[in-house]
Amino acid sequence: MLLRMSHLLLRTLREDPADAEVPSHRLLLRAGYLRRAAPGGYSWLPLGKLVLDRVTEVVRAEMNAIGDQEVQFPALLPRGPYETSGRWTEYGDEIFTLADRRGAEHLLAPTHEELATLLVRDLFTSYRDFPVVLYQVQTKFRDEARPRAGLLRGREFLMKDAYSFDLDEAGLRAAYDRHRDAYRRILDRLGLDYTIVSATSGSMGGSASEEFLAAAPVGEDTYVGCTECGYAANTEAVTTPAPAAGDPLAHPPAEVFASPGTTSVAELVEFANARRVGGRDDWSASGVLKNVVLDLHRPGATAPETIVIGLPGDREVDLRRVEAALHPATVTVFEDFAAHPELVRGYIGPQVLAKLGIRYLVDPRVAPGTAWLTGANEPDRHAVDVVCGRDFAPDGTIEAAEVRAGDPCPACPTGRLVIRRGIEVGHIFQLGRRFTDAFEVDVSGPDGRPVRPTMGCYGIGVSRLVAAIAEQHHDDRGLSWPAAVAPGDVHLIAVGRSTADPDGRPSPQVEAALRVGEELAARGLRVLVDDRAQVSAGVRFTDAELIGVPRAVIFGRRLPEGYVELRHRATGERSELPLDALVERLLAG
RNA sequence: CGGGGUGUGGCGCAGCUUGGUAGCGCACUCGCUUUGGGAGCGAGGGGCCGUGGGUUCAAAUCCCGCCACCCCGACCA
Repeated sequence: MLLRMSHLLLRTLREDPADAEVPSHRLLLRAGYLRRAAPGGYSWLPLGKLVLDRVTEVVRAEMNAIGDQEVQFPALLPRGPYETSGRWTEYGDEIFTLADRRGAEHLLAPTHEELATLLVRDLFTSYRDFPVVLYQVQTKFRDEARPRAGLLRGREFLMKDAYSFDLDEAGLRAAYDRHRDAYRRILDRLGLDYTIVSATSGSMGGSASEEFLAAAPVGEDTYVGCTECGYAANTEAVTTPAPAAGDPLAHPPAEVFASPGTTSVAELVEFANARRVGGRDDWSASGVLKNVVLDLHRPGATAPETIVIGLPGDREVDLRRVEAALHPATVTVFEDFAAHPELVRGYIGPQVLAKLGIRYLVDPRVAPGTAWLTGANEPDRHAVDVVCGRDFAPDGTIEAAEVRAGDPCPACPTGRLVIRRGIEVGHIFQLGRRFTDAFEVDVSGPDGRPVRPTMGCYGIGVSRLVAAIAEQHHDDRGLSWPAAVAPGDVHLIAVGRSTADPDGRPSPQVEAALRVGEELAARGLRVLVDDRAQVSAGVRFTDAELIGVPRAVIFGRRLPEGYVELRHRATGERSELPLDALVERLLAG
């Protein structure tokens, strides 16, 4: 392949586009890989299309290597299957929906579990047909509330999605592990620094789920890692090591005291220390049991359920973690204290919740036998030595508290957690039978009885991968692609008198670059040649660095003596070599 | 959805306060010079100023509505 910049659909930008903030977005626009065409939608220019296709090919090769079969579903689908699976309403506003000329409702598919399930149901009827895995690479549509950062979150994006069908749990686990390994090979080949984290399965349902996060400061996913062991998890999925249960009777009886004007944890702590509550002056927020009232909204329920979450006073409630724990219900902060005089704002304690019939969930740190400073459920009164398991009995534990850097690792005895950010480039799920149940997929088992297959699904954001690679492979001069995905293997730059002379003949530099380029292309390399006329050397160099092909060759002032210069984009390394050794050197890699 | 900001040739911006025939840099075209780190001089082409309405003799500029984009938050396989 030989691309001549004199004719390439490309215009590099000298200045940053005003609406591009993150490095990948900015550089992909400036270097002429992308052009914004619609809200959350981008046109791929020739250089960008080459990179996208190379990434796609890496993904495809690894999927084929584990025996997955490539198919292609329509993107425009009728409402029916999504109604059957319940996702027409569950996806809600995020689905693009439209009506045809008869008024029949359709959607632009956000993902294709329904279609994969139906296809397998239609064609496979015997246990002998299984296991099977289907995949496709296709444009997906989601009506994102806020598209942002170019390719990182669009309303239309390219995704590889795979669906496995097995007859038993062991088969599902094997398929899951196979895809997990394939994903690791893909991301390794693409040169990405990434972490696999445990995730919650969200609206996909099912059990095990892991996300592949490419490390990047601009990533939207916050996750934690351990300083000591290999533990990594999405913030929603972090578990808190519970302290050992103590003896609830080992504490003095609870005692109510007057605490006027102490509706915040900080005020309460200050008050308790000043008055030596419980004979102590070393109270801190972590000794206070804070009780947060939330409204729990279950899908389909008419009224919310009011619940209370108890956690140490030095922690905030993280609503994302609460919702992950209580999925599919959603929560909002309870506001209506006026209608519930039994809930005394600022002075709520768990002692009365059971009597009120309000469900009480606690952070794991609120273990049986722990004693707390907490509200007494009367204005201006708190209580000390309120003991879990004696003075109140939680209805369960919940991971509701914010996760902080320095928290103990749940997976090893000494490690501490650090907070990181990443781009979600892949997500794998053990789905189970949600969809095969919905579509009543049964196949004949060995004994002639029906067997219901169990599913896994495995997604990779292909267009998002391009952005993630760009995030990790650039510097202040521009992009610097890994060889596996670069739009070219080598960038040939003719400088010097490169314009056509009065007779219309190209300069010796252009002539030599084109001749070498054709030979390299014939031998299988992707070649980009800067044969533009009337462009200064400086522009050629800066454009080459912006575009980011791994190697560049300068056909310049020493060409008459038979020498060219070879440059490596990533390292900045430069060397001179004889022109007649160039082709072999480049082919050697 | 909440808060903040911005819409003026392909890109980056000025002009708006105080209404009067739309400007700068880059890019593009032509000519001459230049030619290994974003060249110089000269001459050009390209914009219903996001959009709809209003005020006015006159609107990029003032008023109202809408739309789009960016940032923060909420939401999100």
